[in-house]
Amino acid sequence: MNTKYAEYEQPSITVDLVIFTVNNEMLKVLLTKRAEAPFEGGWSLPGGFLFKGESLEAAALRVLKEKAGVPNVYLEQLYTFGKPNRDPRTRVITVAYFALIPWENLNQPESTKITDLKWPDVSQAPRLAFDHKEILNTAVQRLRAKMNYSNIVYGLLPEQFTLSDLQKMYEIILGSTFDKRNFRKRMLASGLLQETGKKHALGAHRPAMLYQFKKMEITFLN
Amino acid sequence: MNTKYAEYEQPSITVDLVIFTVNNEMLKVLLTKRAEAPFEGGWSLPGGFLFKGESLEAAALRVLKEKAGVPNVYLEQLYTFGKPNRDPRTRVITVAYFALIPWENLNQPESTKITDLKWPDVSQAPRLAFDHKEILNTAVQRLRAKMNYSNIVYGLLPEQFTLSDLQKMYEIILGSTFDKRNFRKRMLASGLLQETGKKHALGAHRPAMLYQFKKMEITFLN
DNA sequence: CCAAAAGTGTTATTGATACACCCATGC
DNA sequence: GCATGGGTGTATCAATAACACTTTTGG
Repeated sequence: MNTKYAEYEQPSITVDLVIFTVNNEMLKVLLTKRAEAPFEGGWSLPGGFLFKGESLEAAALRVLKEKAGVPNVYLEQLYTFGKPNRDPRTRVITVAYFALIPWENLNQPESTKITDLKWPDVSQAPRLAFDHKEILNTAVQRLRAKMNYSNIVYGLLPEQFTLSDLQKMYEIILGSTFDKRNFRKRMLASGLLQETGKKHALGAHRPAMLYQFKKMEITFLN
Repeated sequence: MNTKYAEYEQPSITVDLVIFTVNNEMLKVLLTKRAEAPFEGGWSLPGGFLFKGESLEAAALRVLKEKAGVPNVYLEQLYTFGKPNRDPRTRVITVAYFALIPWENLNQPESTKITDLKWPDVSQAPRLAFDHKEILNTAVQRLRAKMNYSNIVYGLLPEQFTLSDLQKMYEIILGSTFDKRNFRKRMLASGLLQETGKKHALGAHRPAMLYQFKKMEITFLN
């Protein structure tokens, strides 16, 4: 078995990123306006072709830096999409990743040619090029699932946050509300949080205790 | 952005399959002996190059039929492995799938050139070619995780089975034992099983009721 | 009657849910 | 002093875990 036969596919490979953030009480996803055909002028997930000798993860981090200006984020391989005609030009297989970035950490992207970026609410994303809507849906599903059995929310919060911030994240992403007392009990019982001793005062009300996640990898709860 | 630049990778694509079955109280995985370089004579996961115009899933099903002689099984995309030097010949990206087959359903593979197949216990698999050990480990992890929150065990059992068969599957795969009464209570309470009314008599003991899964997709419990 | 696997209920513990008021601060 | 969000406890219910004996069959 080798590649000398013409019958074997040698497709181009892209990585496409579903980059989430939360701002203004909504889950947002980064989209780029396409400068070239196909789907010129349409919106798509940020992505790029895999370079020679580049690992998939390195390509994902490269795109992340180009488009979101952030190298250090939660990044996870999502799924590989490879239907033969998903790109009208030629065979292109894409390895999709999803990333989480706290809104506060977003920077201007370094790339100059990408001027058209936007962060729509996930629920109001426009039509997307290729099969990117399917990729987006897959990512949203995965994010929601992981909220329930991991501390992945870590990737969306700043270093320090209040329990109200944390609860709001869950409510925004899962689209449901929680009882404040039960929520706090559960979070504190998980053992993943630690008090910082600092208090956060903003606005005309009682200042809230700031917490941070203990330094550890993503953990699966239950 | 297109493929006219030499800097973009156009790798060969393979699909590799982690095909599990349970027999003789052990979780087994299908391996093939490599007939060609690299790693000639060594063991690897069954796999094959992606054909022109073929979808990834179609390629996975093709390999499944060639190597395990079975087209109808539980099949799920696992992960895509693409480190630049994972294949010593050239850049090869592999999309790994994992499959579950009830031991009873296994047939002789159609392929004639593949004479060297074996089904070692997962815990006693030999050294594997490429990064296949990593792929295998990833698959085992995923299988174990899914046992806990889905009815994926469906893929390893024959149409009809006893509650003891079911419990044994869980115990073999998860490597732990369960209390019989609690296990049966949980399974029956899940609502996914139905009695067939038939009884299974084999050996000198009381015959057991046969159950089957209700016709439905893979379901996530809890 | 013996060996082997099937089948069955109750209690204790743990985790999840429902629910309402006082506190600290800025203006 | 009032508006705003922060912070707290208890009672009920549901799910899980621990635990041992009787039943049916073949030989």
